[in-house]
Amino acid sequence: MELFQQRGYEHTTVADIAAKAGLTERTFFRYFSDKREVLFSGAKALEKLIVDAIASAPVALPPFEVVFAALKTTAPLFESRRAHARQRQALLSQHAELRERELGKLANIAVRISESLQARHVSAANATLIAEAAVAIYRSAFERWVADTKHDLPHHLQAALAQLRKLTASAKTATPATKAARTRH
Amino acid sequence: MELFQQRGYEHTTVADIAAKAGLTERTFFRYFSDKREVLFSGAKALEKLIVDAIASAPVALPPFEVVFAALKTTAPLFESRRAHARQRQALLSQHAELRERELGKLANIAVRISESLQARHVSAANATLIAEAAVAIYRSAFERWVADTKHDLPHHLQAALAQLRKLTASAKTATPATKAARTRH
DNA sequence: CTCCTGATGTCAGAAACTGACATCACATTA
DNA sequence: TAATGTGATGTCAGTTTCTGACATCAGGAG
Repeated sequence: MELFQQRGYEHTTVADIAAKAGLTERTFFRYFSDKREVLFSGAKALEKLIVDAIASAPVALPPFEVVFAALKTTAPLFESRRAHARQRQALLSQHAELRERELGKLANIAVRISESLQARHVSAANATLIAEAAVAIYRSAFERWVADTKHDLPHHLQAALAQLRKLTASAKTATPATKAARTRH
Repeated sequence: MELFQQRGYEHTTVADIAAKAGLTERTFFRYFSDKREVLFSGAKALEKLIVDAIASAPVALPPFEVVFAALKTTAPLFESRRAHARQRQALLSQHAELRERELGKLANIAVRISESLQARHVSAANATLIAEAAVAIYRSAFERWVADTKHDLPHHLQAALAQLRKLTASAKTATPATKAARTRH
């Protein structure tokens, strides 16, 4: 991250990173399949946290609540690392290849969530939909958390969920393609 | 696509593609910024179709309806190319780097949709949420369309929308974290 | 006919990545 | 203790992607 800050992502070569870490380029590629991967080492842990939380949730809880609660358990992962998260987000915003990788990781988490729900006897169709909605909420909340020092991640998760509920509720009323713009402004 | 079918994506070098097209590798990179991009030449047209459809929709129509109608206008783009679409999907499913690029393109379309909605005086928060939901629907519908020869793309779009409505409707009832699993199975 | 422009080719080179093999530290076990 | 095996790292050569600089060439405008 230091190197990326100094020289920018693309002007930092893998050889540079390896040298700074006291290693060889070859060794770098044994730890990270990609140059990009060096910025996604936490993805595995995040995924595990969520999947485990879903697996150990009470069976009676509705699926959406289960997933949402699982998202909240990830807060400690970032709690003390908001500065780092902000730097990372800045990098992502500047480099399409990093954004693509991020999308890939999130998509992967979505399928894991979906699988976990199906293990709880949620239908495949509902599971993927819930999983995708959950990831959308998480993305939105995380983005706002990075920028807003006043509230914590769970707060923003709650807010994003409320927003989604409001939108989907009004989408329901718009069913027969009439009834002018209630979702406006 | 021929080359990819024969040798596989990764064993097809850009030099191969260029040679087959009667060009130089250098020229290839003047048309496509990436090796990956050769499989995404249609993204620009798809985006334009959707954005234009949104821009020219009646002002009275609710935003979600506008976007959904815009998605339907893209059907002719693929109408006669289901075989090609299937081959492409197979490639995507086998190569993470291609899937990532696809996610990037779709995310980009989502922000374009959101911008188009905001130009129609939809709030930023609602616009991004609607855009993301729309892309989710599109992805799901497209996937099923590729596999199911019996129905056309608009049919699958309609089905995906119905499914989302059903899910969000029941999500609404689950607000106070009680009321056992109604969304199950 | 000349000049301009846009598309293409040629070339050299940086950087990302991979496979094969060597080496070294360390632990197990005879 | 010495032999042996294992896992991590280094070394090296090579392929592929991608870029910048410059040359060439064809066709249109004047």
